[in-house]
Amino acid sequence: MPGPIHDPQQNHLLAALSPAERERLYPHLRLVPMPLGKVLYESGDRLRHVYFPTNSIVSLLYVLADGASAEISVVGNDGLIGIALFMGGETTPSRAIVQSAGYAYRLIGQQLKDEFHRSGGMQLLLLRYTQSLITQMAQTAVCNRHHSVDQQLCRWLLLSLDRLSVSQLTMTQELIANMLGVRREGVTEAAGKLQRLGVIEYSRGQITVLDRPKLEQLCCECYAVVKRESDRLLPRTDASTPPKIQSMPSAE
Amino acid sequence: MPGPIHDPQQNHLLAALSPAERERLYPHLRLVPMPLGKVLYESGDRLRHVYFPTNSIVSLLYVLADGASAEISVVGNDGLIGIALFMGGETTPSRAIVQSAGYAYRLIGQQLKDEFHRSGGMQLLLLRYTQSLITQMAQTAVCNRHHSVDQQLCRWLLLSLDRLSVSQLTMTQELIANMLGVRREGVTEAAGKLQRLGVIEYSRGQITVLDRPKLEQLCCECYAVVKRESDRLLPRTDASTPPKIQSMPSAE
DNA sequence: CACTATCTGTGCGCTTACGCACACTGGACG
DNA sequence: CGTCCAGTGTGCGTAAGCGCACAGATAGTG
Repeated sequence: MPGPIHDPQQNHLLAALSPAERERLYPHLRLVPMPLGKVLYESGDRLRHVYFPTNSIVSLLYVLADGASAEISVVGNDGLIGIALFMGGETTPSRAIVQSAGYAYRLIGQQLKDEFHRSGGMQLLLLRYTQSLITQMAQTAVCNRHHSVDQQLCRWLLLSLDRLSVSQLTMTQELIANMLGVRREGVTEAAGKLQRLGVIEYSRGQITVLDRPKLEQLCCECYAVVKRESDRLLPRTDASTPPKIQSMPSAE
Repeated sequence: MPGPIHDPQQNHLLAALSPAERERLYPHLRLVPMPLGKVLYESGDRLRHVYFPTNSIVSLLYVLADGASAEISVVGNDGLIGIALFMGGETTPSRAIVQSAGYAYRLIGQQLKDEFHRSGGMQLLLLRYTQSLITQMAQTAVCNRHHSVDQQLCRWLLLSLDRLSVSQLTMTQELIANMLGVRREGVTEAAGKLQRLGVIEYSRGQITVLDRPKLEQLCCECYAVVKRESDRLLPRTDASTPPKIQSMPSAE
């Protein structure tokens, strides 16, 4: 189901680059398919590429020695996979796995690093994106501590929905359980409740969200906190207006 | 109990600066006391300063609307408080609170930003530190999900111990419970077990670690993962050798 | 020395989630 | 058309943690 039209601008970070930055980077972008379940990198792998998803979604998971895991963040067309490259560590102890099939633009790691170290708009952009990722991770930690599986499922659905153009996602309860780090049966129960409430509908790996407002209402505050913070850090620009993120009107 | 001698070099980040960087920054550093419980900033506060702890420890907490909270990372002489300044967001949704009294060197935010944007060694250093902070947060999220209060208490003690020069810390069970986001009684039980095992000893807010190896053994893997990753990202330099962190021998 | 506030210990009922076992169902495939 | 199996539903018993209530214990204070 390759979407008919592909364009780097479908990724918000790529869309936010200045004309000069585009000119330098776009020629090196390569469109690659992102099949469901593909592992972009394992814990400790040296990263060779970074990926800018367009219509795909990637989960960053931490996996424990006993195989248990938990998702610490979700990346879609709002971000990129591979921040460890420009943060200087080159690797991270996490696994990146495709959670929703689609496409992404891929870039050789060194080229991203070069652009980053020009210290221009892209550096500011990537740092801000990293901060929003940090917020997502931290809020996930709190959510894991204090909220029920029901609430976390809502949060997870909303995060995924925001990164898709449709309200249907292909995802079995088993996989969701892996992401959330809970039992499959727990997801079955939570999803059952949502279905009975008419909020979602699903069968055999196809989940359709019917009533998003209700979903937000059932969700814990964690989703809203993360959303608000990313909107603040990475204001979406109208595709027609000139690119935008500059350093803030320096206070102090 | 002001320690007799104070020196910016007691903070590992400050110690790792090049001579030129030191010359620019050290004159602006101001030694400030960090009393127990002091709030350096609240969620959403605009940061005015950054703090480089020497012998104090600061916790970053996320606080929920209902008052529940969870610690997402710990900062001591290995780091600084206020990364949002150079990441571009200027604020974060977290609270920074002094967990162990002591001192820190304070710097006006703008001066840190200026040095950061010189794109020299300090930028690389701060980015690497940020990555290690990300690792700590992510591992905390997983730990919250999968490990028992007993294990988390061990992890927390070890993280604190690493940032102190002594093996005794001043901290009530009530406060530890706040940090971990669990009940006070849960901490009482866990601490009781550790005391019966002869691993720690405590009374009325004074905790002494007697058997650190045992503590590490009782702990979940999360502590080790974070430790290993920070050691990798921020190799400690012998204070006598010339400063050190440069960009990695660029691969690819 | 008595008083008081703080810190710690303990018990109990309740909820949530876990681990396991197994039954059902719908779609793919030979 | 029958078989098979991934995906889902359900029902246990068990364990961990919560909320609450209250009892003891220790240090400071007047």
